[in-house]
Amino acid sequence: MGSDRHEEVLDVLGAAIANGELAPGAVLRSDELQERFGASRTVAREVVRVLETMGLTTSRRRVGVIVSDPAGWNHYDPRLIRWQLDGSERAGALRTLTELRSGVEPSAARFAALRATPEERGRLRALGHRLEETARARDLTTFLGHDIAFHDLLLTASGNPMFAQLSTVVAEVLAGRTSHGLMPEEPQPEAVALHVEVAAAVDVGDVDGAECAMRGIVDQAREEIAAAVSSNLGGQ
Amino acid sequence: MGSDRHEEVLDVLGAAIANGELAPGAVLRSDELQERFGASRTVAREVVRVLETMGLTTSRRRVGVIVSDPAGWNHYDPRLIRWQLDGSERAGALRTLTELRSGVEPSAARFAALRATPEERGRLRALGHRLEETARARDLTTFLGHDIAFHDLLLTASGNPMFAQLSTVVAEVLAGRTSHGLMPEEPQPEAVALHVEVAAAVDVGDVDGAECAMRGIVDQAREEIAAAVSSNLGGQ
DNA sequence: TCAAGCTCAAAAGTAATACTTATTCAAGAA
DNA sequence: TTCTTGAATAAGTATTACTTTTGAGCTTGA
Repeated sequence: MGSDRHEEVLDVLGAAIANGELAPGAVLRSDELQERFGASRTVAREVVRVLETMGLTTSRRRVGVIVSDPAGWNHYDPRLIRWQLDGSERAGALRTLTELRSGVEPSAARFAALRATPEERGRLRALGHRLEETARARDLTTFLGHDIAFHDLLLTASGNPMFAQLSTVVAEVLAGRTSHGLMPEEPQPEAVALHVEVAAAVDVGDVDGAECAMRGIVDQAREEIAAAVSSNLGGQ
Repeated sequence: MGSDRHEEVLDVLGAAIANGELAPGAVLRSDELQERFGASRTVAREVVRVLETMGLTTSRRRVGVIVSDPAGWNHYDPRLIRWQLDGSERAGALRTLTELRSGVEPSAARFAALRATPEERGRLRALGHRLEETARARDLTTFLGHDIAFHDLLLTASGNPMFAQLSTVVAEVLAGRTSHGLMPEEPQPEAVALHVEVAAAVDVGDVDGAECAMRGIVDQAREEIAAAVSSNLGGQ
């Protein structure tokens, strides 16, 4: 996707909208954008087109490009997620994504238990073991890496592309959580045990067991975050 | 969004990709697209740009526009969902969406119980009553309407934009289910009772109750679909 | 023979310009 | 006051020209 100007302009404009610097209802004119970014009409138009397909704006003749209400945005677009995570909306986005995760991952575990390939089941168990080891060794960074790999693999193994697509999102949440001090100093033994339990349940095709164990994981994560948020109030 | 040519070309091309008529790896050249659709370079370029942001294609200089692997598609894009539901991928898409729904809606119910406005709680109870009435009267079409409204309201009331955005998806699934004979002739009494239970739990802020009752609903839906699918095998 | 590097051409990216269409706003007539 | 009409405006569409990247084939030298 080697285009330069396009990507550049899109990033700036999109981020501005995603973080509310351009409030809903604000009107832009395309020639004004050309001037502001020193880009050609072609580039300006295509950027607007893209924003439009993401639901961030609508274009009306004789009026201009209107910033849409957040309710109409495509909140699952990877770009929009990134803009929010990188901007002032970070805290809210992280909360939103965590909630989504808490709903999706138990289901994903269930379907993974139903449909994962033998190879995937094996790798999942292996990752479970690695998590135990690195947790014991208190190697937080590699623990995080394996944690992300574990959830990624599980979502992919669910055989549902909509679940699989959320793996990048989950990775962001997990990484953002540790980098924001919303995580205990060392991995909780129970959480690790639950990961191993999920892997084992998936391995033997125990759908209810996998779903239940995964629910334990996300519930715990939810509690941790709630606790962390209430202690350092509004931890932006 | 009054553009004509653009939308038209996008729809045809996007649908072709979404339904596998243009296999991953297939290469298009933009001047070839211009010719094929009788559109200008501008339109062709913008269409390609949009497809690119949806993850359906990537463009490489000196090569052309390459159809991407489905794994890279943005499966939450409303357009893509529509193309799949309207095309040969309908059955698979419906399954995928139903699974997503089964994960998300119980969580949404939980957060709705936590955060719904008084007005929303009231409307939810009202919709519950309506569902009972129309079920008793065996008025299937208005029952469907209220059912959709119920789930839509609940997802919106969850206060999570990513949940709220799925309301259109849920509506498609519910509508598609009835129009495809994947639904019993008349609403099941238990399902109706569960809807009422969800509304009541949300009303009094019973998070666990709301989540649990909603899980009952989606589990039942899952079983119905599984049964229907296994009876008329591969019901495309 | 083979690998490194060069040249060329193909196709996307960018720019500029002219023309078309729809829509708002306002002026003027009923 | 309200409806009609028309002009102004900004997006939509089309065309053309120029730039940049890059894959492929060719040349050259080890």
